[in-house]
Amino acid sequence: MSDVRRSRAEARVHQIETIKSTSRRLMAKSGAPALSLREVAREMGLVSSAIYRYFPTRDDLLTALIVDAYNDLGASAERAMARCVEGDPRRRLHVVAGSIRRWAKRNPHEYALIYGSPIPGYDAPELTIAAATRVTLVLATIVADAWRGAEKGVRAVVDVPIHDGMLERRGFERVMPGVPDVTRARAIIVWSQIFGFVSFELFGHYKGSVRNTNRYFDFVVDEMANLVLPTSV
Amino acid sequence: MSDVRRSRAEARVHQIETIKSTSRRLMAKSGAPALSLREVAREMGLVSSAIYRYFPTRDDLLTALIVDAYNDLGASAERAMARCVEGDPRRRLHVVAGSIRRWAKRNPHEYALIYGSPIPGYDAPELTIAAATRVTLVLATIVADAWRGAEKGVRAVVDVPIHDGMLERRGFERVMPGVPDVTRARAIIVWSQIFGFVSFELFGHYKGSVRNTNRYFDFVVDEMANLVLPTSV
DNA sequence: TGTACATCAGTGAACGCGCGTTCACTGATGTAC
DNA sequence: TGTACATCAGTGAACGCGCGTTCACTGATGTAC
Repeated sequence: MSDVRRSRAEARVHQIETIKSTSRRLMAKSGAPALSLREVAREMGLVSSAIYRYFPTRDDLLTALIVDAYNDLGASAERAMARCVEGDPRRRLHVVAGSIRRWAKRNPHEYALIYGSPIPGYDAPELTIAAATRVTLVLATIVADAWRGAEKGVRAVVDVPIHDGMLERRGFERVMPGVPDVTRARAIIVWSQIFGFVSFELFGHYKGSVRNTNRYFDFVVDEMANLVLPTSV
Repeated sequence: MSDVRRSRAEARVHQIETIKSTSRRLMAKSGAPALSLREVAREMGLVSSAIYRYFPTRDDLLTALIVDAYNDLGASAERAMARCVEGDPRRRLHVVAGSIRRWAKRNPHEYALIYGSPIPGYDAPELTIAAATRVTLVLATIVADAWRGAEKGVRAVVDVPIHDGMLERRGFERVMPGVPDVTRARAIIVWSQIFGFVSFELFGHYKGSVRNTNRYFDFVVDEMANLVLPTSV
């Protein structure tokens, strides 16, 4: 692999990939805030200044890692979604939520990078937003599809009036058309709950109250399904 | 204040307080991972090694800050709870949840210290657990009181069987006696949801979907109340 | 197909900085008799 | 109440380390004619 003849452009892409994967490996040891360009270079057998041929600054490397993490998580949710049919929205929610949780447990430091405390002194640029949206879009699609597939006249279990200015209307009209306002608002609860659960589990806050986290996660997802899926009655 | 004559013991307590409050101030600038003993000493007009008279190591200072943060948050939830009567559990939940959220917005870096990503290379010792439990105890008490106050025969809105080994029974029997299993499990959802909300709000994940976070928070707490409070019918 | 020049990856030395922790010390405060 | 000794807060110098970033350089790869 490593002594293959490559064009300059190919070699460049390859080095960028190596820098990022080395960074990911180092992050797994001591976390994102401690990630150091010099250590990455050392690991790769390069002199520290060589990294600057590829990333003009440490923040740019972090940004690339963040975008990659969002995309990786998003892609894994999309794949999970693709593996199950539209007809059973409850199962879909379980499968997708499970894939999010599994990704987080497989990549705890990348999860912390995007859903943990912001790194001091670092501002995420706008371009991370598109990548961040992918996973939420998958969740929204499950709800939207479920309501599209439901019979006319079906209503949310408990309806309550939703104030006009509470949510950003624009996005919701596009992503969840025809879904009642209250269910849109509850979809955000579901989203927060999934990531709240994963954070609590990963960061150790369930110690002492939840014993079987797998079973408990199933329970939580079921409750969340009850909150946003149309009842068949 | 500062040139008052003090006994050695008083002076010691005072210096420890000053070190911690200086650390909190510095954390607010650049976050916990970047907190440095030398900078704390510099801010206090001391030589860096002087700090070691009070904290044998940087980790011990961090531990003290973590314990303080948990206690401060716990105390503020307890005070909020004390300000409202037992008769109206929904209002109680709103008041306490609001106090948690307000504390987090007032002390974002201390919040990140205890509910954000764990600090790499630092293990929280056992003694943080008792302090961490205070705020959750307040939430549990609201639910327990509501069920004790409810008429006999009231059931959770939607009952589902709960597997025996899912939760750690011991704590729940003591803290929420007489509350149905399914409601105990849902109480953990409520707890996760409140902190999930606060984390998402603080770390910027609601940008683009929630416009009025105050109103949305009220909505979320109402939904959570529906989940765990006995219905009066 | 061959040559001349431009591009670019990687080097090595340096700048200026900050960190946690140790240690022998001085001098003030507290304690036992 | 006074003295002798122990305790302890704070000093200042040092150890050994790591960091991000810049810059002039060498030598290999690519491109235009």
